[in-house]
Amino acid sequence: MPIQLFNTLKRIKEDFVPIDPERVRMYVCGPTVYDFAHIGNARPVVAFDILYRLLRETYGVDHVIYARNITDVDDKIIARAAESGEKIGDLTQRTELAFLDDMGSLGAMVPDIQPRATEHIAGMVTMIADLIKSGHAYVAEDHVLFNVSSYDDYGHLSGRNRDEMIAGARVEIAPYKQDPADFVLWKPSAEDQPGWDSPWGRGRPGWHIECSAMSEKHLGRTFDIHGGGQDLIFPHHENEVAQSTCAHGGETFVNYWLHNGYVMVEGEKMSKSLGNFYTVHDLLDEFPGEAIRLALLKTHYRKPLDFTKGGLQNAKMDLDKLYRALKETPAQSSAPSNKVMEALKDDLNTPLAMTYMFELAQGGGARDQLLASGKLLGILQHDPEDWFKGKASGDDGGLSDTDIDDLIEKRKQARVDKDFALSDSLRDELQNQGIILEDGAQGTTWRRS
RNA sequence: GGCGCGGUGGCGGAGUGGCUACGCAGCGGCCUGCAAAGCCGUGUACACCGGUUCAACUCCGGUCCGCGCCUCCA
Repeated sequence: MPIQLFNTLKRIKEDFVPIDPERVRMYVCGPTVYDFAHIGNARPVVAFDILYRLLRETYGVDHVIYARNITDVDDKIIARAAESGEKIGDLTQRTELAFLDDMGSLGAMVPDIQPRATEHIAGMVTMIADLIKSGHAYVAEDHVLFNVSSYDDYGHLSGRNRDEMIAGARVEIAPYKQDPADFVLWKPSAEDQPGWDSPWGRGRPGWHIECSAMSEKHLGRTFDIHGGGQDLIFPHHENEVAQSTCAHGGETFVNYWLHNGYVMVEGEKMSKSLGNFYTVHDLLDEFPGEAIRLALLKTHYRKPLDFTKGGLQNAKMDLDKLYRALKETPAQSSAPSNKVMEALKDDLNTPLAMTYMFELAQGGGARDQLLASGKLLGILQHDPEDWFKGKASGDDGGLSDTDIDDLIEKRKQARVDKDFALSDSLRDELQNQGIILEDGAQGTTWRRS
C-alpha cells in the first residue's frame, strides 16, 4: 500500500507521491523560543516525527530532508525579554536548547535542518523586494504589506473567502492597509527593538515571511510536505502560500499540507489564564519521556486530544507491558511488522499501530519484530532492564540498587525461614518506596512503579 | 455571526453498511506461602431525532453538546 496522507488542501486522504523519491522534503513549523514547550507544542513534533521515520523507512534514510524552523525574532520574545530583563539572545538561545532537550526526551529525532529566522533575514528581504516589484506588496507608513487582492487563490487552503474574513474580523484594522485582509511582511523596529537594515528602513520581518524564505532556501520553491498545528492553517499557512506562490511566479508551493488536531488538558481547553498547560519540562519530572510520547501517539494526530495525567499513567503501563515482552524474548534484528507499517501508511494511524504492537507482544513467533516496529514509532528503544529500574528516564533516585538488593536478600532468607510476616513487611517497605517485587522462577526481580 | 473539527462500552481509543478491534480498569479461574507478572475466560458501546436501506454505530437531513480559527496572537 502506498503512504496515504490527509491533505488539508483537498480535505481528503490521498496517495503520497513525492516530487523526487530520492529527495523527499518536509517542512514543519517549529517553536517560537521564548518559553518552555508545552504539551500542545509537543504534539506536532511527535506526530511529524512519526512521518519522518516512516518516510525514511520507505524512501531510505538518505532520501528524506526534514526542516523545522526556530522562530527567534518575534514580539512575544521582545516582550518576555523586556519583562525579565534577560537579553534577547540569551533568552532565545536558552529556550531553543531547552526545546531540543525536551523534544529529545520525547524520542523525537533531530530534523536535518533547523533554520533560525534571524539567520535568514537577507532571504526574507529579497523575497519581500520581489513581491513589491511584482505588485504583490506595497509600502505604507514604514510597513510592507502583502496585497491580498493580488492573489486570486487567497483563502483556498483555509477554505474561506475574503468577504467572510472581513465580516468576521474582530480586530481593529490598521489604517494604512489598502485592504483589511492585507498582512504585514516587514515592520519598523524602535531603537530598543531588534531590527535589521532594509530598503524600507530599520525593521524586522512579519510573522509569516520567515517560513516562506527558509523553506525556499533549504527545500526549494516547491516541496512535498508542510506540517503544523491546525491552528496555524489560518492565517499563518494561508499567508505563506500567498507569499511563496506570488514570489515564485505562480509555481506550486507545497503539495501536501498536514495539520494535527488541538490539545486539551484534563478536559479543559488549554489556556494561560486557566494556567492549565503542562510544559514538557515539568512533566518529565514525573513521567518518562517515552510515556509522554505514547500518550500523544495513542490518539490519531488529526483528532482532538485530551491530555491527562491519568492518560500518562496508562501510557506508562502500556510501555511496561511491551517492555516486559521484550525482556522475556529479546528481539533479534528484524524488519518492522508489516501490519504496523500498513497502519502508519494509512495517514499515520498510530493508535491502530499500537494495537498491532500488543499483538506482537502477545507471545508467538512475531515478537522479534517488536523492537524494529517500536523504532518506527520511536518507542521501546531502551534496554528493558533500564526501563523497569527507572534508569531510562533518570528516575532512579531514592533507594540505591544495593539497598534494594540487600532488602531482597533479607526477604529471601525470611521466606526460606517461612517467616512470611517479615517477608511481606519487607516487600511492603519496598513498595512504599516505589519498588515492586516480582518473584519468578529465576529468583526475585524488581522494578520502579 | 462565519468557517472547520469532534461526540464510540467505567476510562483511553481504532474501525466497518450486515460478521460485536485493541489497551487499562473490573469480575471469575490457573499459577503463587501471599502478592506482582503471566496465561485463560468474561463486558452486545457507538450523543439525540428523523430519513434512505432487506439491514446503519457506519449513508443523508436536522438538533444538542464540546473544541479550534476568524489577520500581526504561536
